[in-house]
Amino acid sequence: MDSQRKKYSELTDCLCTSIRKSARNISQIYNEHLKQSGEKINANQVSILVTLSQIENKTISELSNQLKMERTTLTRNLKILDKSGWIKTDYGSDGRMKFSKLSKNGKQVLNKILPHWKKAQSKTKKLLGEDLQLFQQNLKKLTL
Amino acid sequence: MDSQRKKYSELTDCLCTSIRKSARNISQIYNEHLKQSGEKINANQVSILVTLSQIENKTISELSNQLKMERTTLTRNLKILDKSGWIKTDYGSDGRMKFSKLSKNGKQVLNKILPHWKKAQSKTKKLLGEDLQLFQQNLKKLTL
DNA sequence: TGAAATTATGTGTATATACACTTATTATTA
DNA sequence: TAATAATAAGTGTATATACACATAATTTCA
Repeated sequence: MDSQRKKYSELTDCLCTSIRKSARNISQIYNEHLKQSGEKINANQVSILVTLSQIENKTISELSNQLKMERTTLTRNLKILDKSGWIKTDYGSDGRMKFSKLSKNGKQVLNKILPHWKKAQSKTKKLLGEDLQLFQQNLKKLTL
Repeated sequence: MDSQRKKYSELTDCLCTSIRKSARNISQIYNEHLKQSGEKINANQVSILVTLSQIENKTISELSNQLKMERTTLTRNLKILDKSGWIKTDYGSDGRMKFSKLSKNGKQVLNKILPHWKKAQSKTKKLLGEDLQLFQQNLKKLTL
């Protein structure tokens, strides 16, 4: 039985577990602050809107690559953003493709949540202290 | 319009976005390897089983604190683990409390997935290189 | 040019997540 | 001790996630 416990002890140091745990915790911090804006929006939705604000007219596939989010997950997330009126969809000459972009309301909501996002970001940075830069670099390594 | 873009540029450097992105990506790596075990189990479920293996007879609330997972989320995750036969539930003298622990099948499945988990863990460690230790410490800072 | 391959996206299903609210049990205290 | 507070867990609802499979449009090439 002790050998059993020895085996499991390896599993207790799981990077996936740690990262998921952090993601849950940090998401809650951001969401609490976003709630203060009065807008019914969460951190994940902000991520997608911001990505759309960078380069307009992305296809869903391009967007899903950039966000490292499964395409079909993104499809469903975009549907909710569309329902909220924060994005618009265009169709190009290739009938298979759909292009999403920020709507006027989408831009407005980003402006509105900005100060609350800043507080969450600042709070998170404080947790990391001087290791911030290196931590961000390491996160990037995990999404290649 | 340029001032608009300037505002959004702050949002592009979001820690929450980066962490969630990494969590998605790393989860997929682990899940792909776990799939090779032939067991229908994922990284999140392994996390919970491992946590249960450490200290038996945890209440749901205690477990949810340790995992930084919303209690009601955990309730639903435990239900699935129970359905799969990997955990058992006990009831104490206090009728409000429920205690979960690993079942024999749960221990077996951890043994079975161990080599595949090791491959995923090793692959992830390689991505981080020499920054591994510091990265793990920083993740811990984000779950206090 | 028309069949087959490729590409882009959507749907069915299952699990993960969390907030608001509810239920059930125990503890407190007037 | 009976009313009230506190505690532990569950449910309703909505969003997030991803795999397997399906659909629709375009491209390729025989």
